[in-house]
Amino acid sequence: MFRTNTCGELKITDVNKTVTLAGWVQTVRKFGSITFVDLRDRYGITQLLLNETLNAQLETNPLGREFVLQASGKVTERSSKNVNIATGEIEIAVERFTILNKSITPPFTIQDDTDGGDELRMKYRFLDLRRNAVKKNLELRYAVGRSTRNYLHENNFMDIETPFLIKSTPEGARDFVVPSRMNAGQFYALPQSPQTFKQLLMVSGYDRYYQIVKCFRDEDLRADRQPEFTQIDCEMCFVEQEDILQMFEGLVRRIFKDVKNIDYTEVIERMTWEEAMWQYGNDKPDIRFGIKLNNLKFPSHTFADKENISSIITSDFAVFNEAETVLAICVPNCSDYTRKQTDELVEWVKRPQIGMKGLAFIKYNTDGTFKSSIDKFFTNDQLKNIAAACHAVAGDLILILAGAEEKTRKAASDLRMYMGTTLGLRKADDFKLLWVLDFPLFEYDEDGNRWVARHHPFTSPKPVDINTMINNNPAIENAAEYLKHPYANIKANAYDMVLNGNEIGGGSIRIFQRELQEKMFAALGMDAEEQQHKFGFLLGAFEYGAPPHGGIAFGFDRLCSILGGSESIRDFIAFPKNNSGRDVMIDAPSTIDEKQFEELQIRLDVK
RNA sequence: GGAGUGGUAGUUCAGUUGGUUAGAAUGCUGCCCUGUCACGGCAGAGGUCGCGGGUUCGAGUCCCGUCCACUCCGCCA
Repeated sequence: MFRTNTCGELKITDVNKTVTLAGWVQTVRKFGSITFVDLRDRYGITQLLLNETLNAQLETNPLGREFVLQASGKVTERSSKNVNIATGEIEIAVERFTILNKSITPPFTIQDDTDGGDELRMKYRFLDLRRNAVKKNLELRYAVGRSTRNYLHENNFMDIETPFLIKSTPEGARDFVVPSRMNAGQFYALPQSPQTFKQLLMVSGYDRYYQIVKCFRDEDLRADRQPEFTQIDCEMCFVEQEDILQMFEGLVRRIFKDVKNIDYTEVIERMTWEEAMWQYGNDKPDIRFGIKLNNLKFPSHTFADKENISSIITSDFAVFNEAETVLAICVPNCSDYTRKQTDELVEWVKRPQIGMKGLAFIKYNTDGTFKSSIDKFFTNDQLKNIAAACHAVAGDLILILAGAEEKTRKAASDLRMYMGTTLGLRKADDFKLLWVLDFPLFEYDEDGNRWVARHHPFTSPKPVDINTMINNNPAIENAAEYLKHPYANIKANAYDMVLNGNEIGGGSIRIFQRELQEKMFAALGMDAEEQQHKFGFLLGAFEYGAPPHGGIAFGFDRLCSILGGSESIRDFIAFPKNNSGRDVMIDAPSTIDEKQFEELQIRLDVK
């Protein structure tokens, strides 16, 4: 037996027990003839005391950081205690120890506040994983997984594995492809999600399916996007949208309780996509704070009060007059911003990532007066009316952006988020869930002058829109006026769950009739032959009694990182890839042997 | 595909207007130290300033190119 106890469990009540511990040397503190060693394992740190006799042994075999050590001795009460660690009241009076293995000096310190940079930590990830800071993220991930499995199991969901070597369908994200040796010239694709398989499982009658499963997308990466990532993938049959929303509100509440000990009992807010876009400029709004967008001009979409608001910004100010959209946000208690501060905001929106030409502001001073960067063009009464339209009160700072609709809306949303962060309104330990509903079924693809599925091609339209879809030609005659095409207004039975401004899950009620699915594929520009080639198996299955069904998938890594209070998902994945999709520890991807190419009958022609 | 920021000791960083021997902290090594727990004290070693080219009497510093990392836009049904 290597050890009788772990390094995290011995307490004052264990004094006088004879124990054996095994672990890694965290630090060595030498005081002449006695030496303290902090021994670390997964469970904690226990102090070892090496007396004069054993100290002599260290002369010939000195200990270094990260040596693997086995030590036996008696648990004793410390004469000076350390209240900062769980085992701080005791130490082990070591009687004998064995160096099980040596370590060369690690390239960075194995501490919570390590001196290692990201690149180095990733190269030596096996050392980085020894750090408490990363370990607790993986523990949180494990807890979220367990909570999920428990909840879904209790609700009759069945975990069924689906294949990783599947068929490439170049809709949506780019596929990772895998050559088939036994079928020369042919390729598998790694799944972007188990979408079609879980639908087939519904046809098979496994009415509640789930899987915590790896998915693969060959697209550019971000702090919160990895080429391989994990989803909580779920599907149910004989359900309507409301059933799914209820079931998975339950899941998220359970996770909050199990993992964070938070009773999320409040009603989970819901808003339509349309509302989200016009109130927050974004389909995944952070509703922990207000600062909603106010439309100061005729919006091109239907929206409340447009008649009343439109006259407010009438003046000689060409920027507003010529802009497609004018949006304002009202930032509370910031009317005292200095010239320097407002200038910084102007520069902020002019950055290439935002790309606005400028930013107008109105200070609604606490004494009720107005001071504005557009004083020249607007009377005091007009400023007052604009302020009223923005629901501003004295002390507020109104920020106004003008320009092309989509760009301005995105900029206003970014500015809102920036102000929210600046003002400390986005606290990591404050959680607010939201359902965004009624997404458009189609999105216009400018390059192809065609419709693409906003969610995916298996999403069903709202029942009231089915006839619109069936009875209209999907062809877009006038590209400039695509918004007037009947398809532009078709809404989907699709829903996203949003947590603190992050999309954590999304799903839909699916199409389950062959005819409607064919119509959907046709709307996306697929002729009958192509449909058969790509999705013949699904269309065929729909003819054998496919039940109504729908589902949802949660981004597991992202959910864990948000619960852990981090922007990046990388430290919630044991072995993540870097920005370029490389694993710098094992150095992948890499070239392969000539023999492998021969077996695959593939010749390289790198451009 | 595009934009921004960065690359200097093992590590994290500083380095002024282009000017003598490129610094700090930490880590590492050695010596001292019986109650530390971020131990302390003394001494020491440690540098292809990412790489290539250019300007200059002289480049860590300026210019061009390139590679790498991070963040963002595009992309991510």
